[in-house]
Amino acid sequence: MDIDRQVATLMQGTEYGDADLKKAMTQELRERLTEAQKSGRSLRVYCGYDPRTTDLHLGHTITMRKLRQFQDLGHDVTFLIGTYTSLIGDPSDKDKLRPILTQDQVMENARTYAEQAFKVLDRNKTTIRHNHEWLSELSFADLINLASNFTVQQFLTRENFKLRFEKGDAIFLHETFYAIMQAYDAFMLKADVQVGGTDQLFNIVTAGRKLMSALGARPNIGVIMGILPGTDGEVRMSKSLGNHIPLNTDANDMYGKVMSLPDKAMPEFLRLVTRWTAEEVDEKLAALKSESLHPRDAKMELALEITEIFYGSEAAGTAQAEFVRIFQEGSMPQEMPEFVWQPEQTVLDVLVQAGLVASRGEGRRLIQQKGARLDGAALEDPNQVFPHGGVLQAGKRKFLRVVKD
RNA sequence: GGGCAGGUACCCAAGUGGCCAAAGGGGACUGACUGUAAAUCAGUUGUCGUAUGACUUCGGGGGUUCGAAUCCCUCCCUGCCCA
Repeated sequence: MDIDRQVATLMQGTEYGDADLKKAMTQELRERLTEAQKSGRSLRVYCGYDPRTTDLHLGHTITMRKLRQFQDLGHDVTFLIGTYTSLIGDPSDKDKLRPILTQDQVMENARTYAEQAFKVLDRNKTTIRHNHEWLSELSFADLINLASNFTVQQFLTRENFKLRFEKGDAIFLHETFYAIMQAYDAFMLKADVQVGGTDQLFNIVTAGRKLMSALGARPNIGVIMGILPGTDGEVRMSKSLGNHIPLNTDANDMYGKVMSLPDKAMPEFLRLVTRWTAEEVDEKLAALKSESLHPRDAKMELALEITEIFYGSEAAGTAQAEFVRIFQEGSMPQEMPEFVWQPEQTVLDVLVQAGLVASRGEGRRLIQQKGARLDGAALEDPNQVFPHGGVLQAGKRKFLRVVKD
């Protein structure tokens, strides 16, 4: 692949919030790629992760996808686990008291985190490092020395801090250490390129580059990834907002959730979570625009691609067939969980005990809204004894085969 | 150390004694429609109950009151100002 096409793919999906910065980073990346090619070395690329959750969703995989692209082009990728930083906690979304994790818990989380990451990354080409290796060695004097490269004003230019400062929200002093620690990581890893989300713009570009040059190293290039919207297509994907697509689900669910995306969210998903090159993505977008590609078909390709990444092509294919069967042909899924019902149980009992609804109130609502069907016929009375075995459907997508004892 | 302003349900955010299980928005769920679980429109969204209703919820604890998210005390947390 020639350099221009490499740059196009590597910069795909990036978001700097500033055209000049993007231009500068693109330019530097091109130069360093060229240089590396000439001297026959590969670039050192890394991204840091805080294993404070083990329940990853698609949004978490954006940077991993980017790392994978670098890997596929023959570069050295380091998956850095913030074992030290996560002991302190990520300041950017502090709204809950986060329990302090022990070193053991962090290591355990890191293991499951990495396990999921290897659905995207090439395990054999990935180096895993932990930043306690060097951060725990720093003395207070070292910290002072590092911190002396920064001013408070510089931190106040960071939007995250600026907004909170203006709004009167808390900005803790240790939050500034976070940027310094991350910058030090980049220095220790002698990074050519650091990948991160837009919330890391300051840490990577401002703090990282400044500290690296102050310590006599060559500043890293920031590859800042855009934000993936959630299933609502508006707000960033996040578990607490309930609009996420979890990785630990099943192929059918993942396929269906991708299909539920609003059409307008497709460009972001194409760019941020698929294995497609910049060229391929552009082709699809152009086809959509000219209406030679039907949005539904484009979304089906997208859903198949994403499901395939995490569950393999066989399971993804089955998920697609199921989707077509249920939603396009309106028939039943081939496989569904079974529930053995006891003679005395009411319709409501079965709904609740089979886990189709979270509470009895929710079950009643569902029935009231004619969302509960047995063999296609809407159930009317929540308290009637469950009439007969068959396929119980809750809403459009939850199916259950109810059988007699 | 002192003064002031805050801490509300999944998220944001109204509410300053009863009409508050708590406005509004977002998210989520259901229905109609469809190209799909899109868009649009309508409904629902603490738990238990057929229901009058009961119970739990507005940072924690304690109190005043027939009655508190709302008033008082105390503790914890956040911001601003002063020292």
